Amino acid sequence: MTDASGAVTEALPEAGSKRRQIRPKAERRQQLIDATIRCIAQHGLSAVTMQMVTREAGLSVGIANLHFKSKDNLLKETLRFVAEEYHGGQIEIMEGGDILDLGERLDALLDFQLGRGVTQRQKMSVWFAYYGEAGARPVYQKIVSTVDRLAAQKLEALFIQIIREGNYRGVDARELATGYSALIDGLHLGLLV
Amino acid sequence: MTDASGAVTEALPEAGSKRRQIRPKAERRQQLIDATIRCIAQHGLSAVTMQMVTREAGLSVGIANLHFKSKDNLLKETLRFVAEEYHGGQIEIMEGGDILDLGERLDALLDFQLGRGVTQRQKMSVWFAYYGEAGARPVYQKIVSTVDRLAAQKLEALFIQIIREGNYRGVDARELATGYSALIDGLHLGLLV
DNA sequence: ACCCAGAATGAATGAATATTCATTCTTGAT
DNA sequence: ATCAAGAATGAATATTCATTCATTCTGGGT
Repeated sequence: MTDASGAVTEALPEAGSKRRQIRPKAERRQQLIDATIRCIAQHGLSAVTMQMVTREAGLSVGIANLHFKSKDNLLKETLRFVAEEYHGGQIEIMEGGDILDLGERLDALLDFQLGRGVTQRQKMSVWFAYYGEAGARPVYQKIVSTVDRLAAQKLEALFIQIIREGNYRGVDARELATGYSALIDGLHLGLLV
Repeated sequence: MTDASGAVTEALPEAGSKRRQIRPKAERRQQLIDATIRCIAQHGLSAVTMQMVTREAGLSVGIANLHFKSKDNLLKETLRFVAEEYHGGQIEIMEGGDILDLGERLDALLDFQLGRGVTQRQKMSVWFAYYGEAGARPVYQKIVSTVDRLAAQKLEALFIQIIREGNYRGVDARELATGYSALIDGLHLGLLV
């Protein structure tokens, strides 16, 4: 997560500014990833072109191949970014020491997963665009499932704690975690239509 | 729903058969839609080409533009087919008179939504591939949401019946339907990864 | 046996697009 | 001031792909 705010903004070519700017590699990479996210959300994964992305980023066409070696790679890195940001955020809430009350922690998780504005929506578009391709691209599956599995474990751990603390009976933490995740995913899907 | 079995098979070029076959328009259309479903599931929506689809169908390149006027149209019709088949199946179960017991009806619904094999999986791929593009393509949104809304209404009606029959208190049928749908969608998503 | 409407074909076309790379520009070091 | 390293540019290239259409073929009607 390079951008502390996590916001997807940028792409304001500043009217008259034609002066070539030289910036560190990491910054340009992030700039391009952000532009890619916006493009996917707006035009759909299959309509995204290099021209579109670089234009959205306010840069020249060649630059994407300079920093990412190919379009495929740019898309892959974009997915990785979104996946890590989303799941990273969840994991932080679940294992962060700053919230000790379990109920509050669950609230914070829900808030993170369902709250926030346009930015979140854009990222959800990206998320599902990749899901649509996942069946065909093992690389995508790997990125998503790796990060997914970890989050699922943390979630299960949280439910185990909750079950223990509340002394609930006959509840399987793993099933609960699976169901909870599915419900959240389904709600996200609903938000897109 | 043209194909009674709902199966997505075909595409066996029959080794030596080079003889040109003339078939009615409707049959060819279905043949191409089925091939499109398989291609999307296998290669992802963004990688699907006309060559790929017609080859999968065992036909020549020109034929897709003969029966559907464009690639866009073929994809649109494919989505329409999958959407109508899926939701049509649900609606049939929910309002069909052949099952009178409400519990059984709910079981049948679950079975329809989660059961079945590869075919179902292929169609789910298609389903989510389009979801990924829906944000950018109003046409897709319209197809999906039209058919979705109807199914949601029927589902709500089913829950209303169940709530009344069981005399359950403090349960809102609409919320229940929304949650149920989201859960099913989320589980489907999980099956893809 | 013959015909022909229209179904099917696939080579050819042209538009779109990823990628390359020779060149230009910027910045920080000397 | 000058320079070198390397960041950035965008015209040119090569490829891929949707779409067209002149031609071929099929099968039912006569």
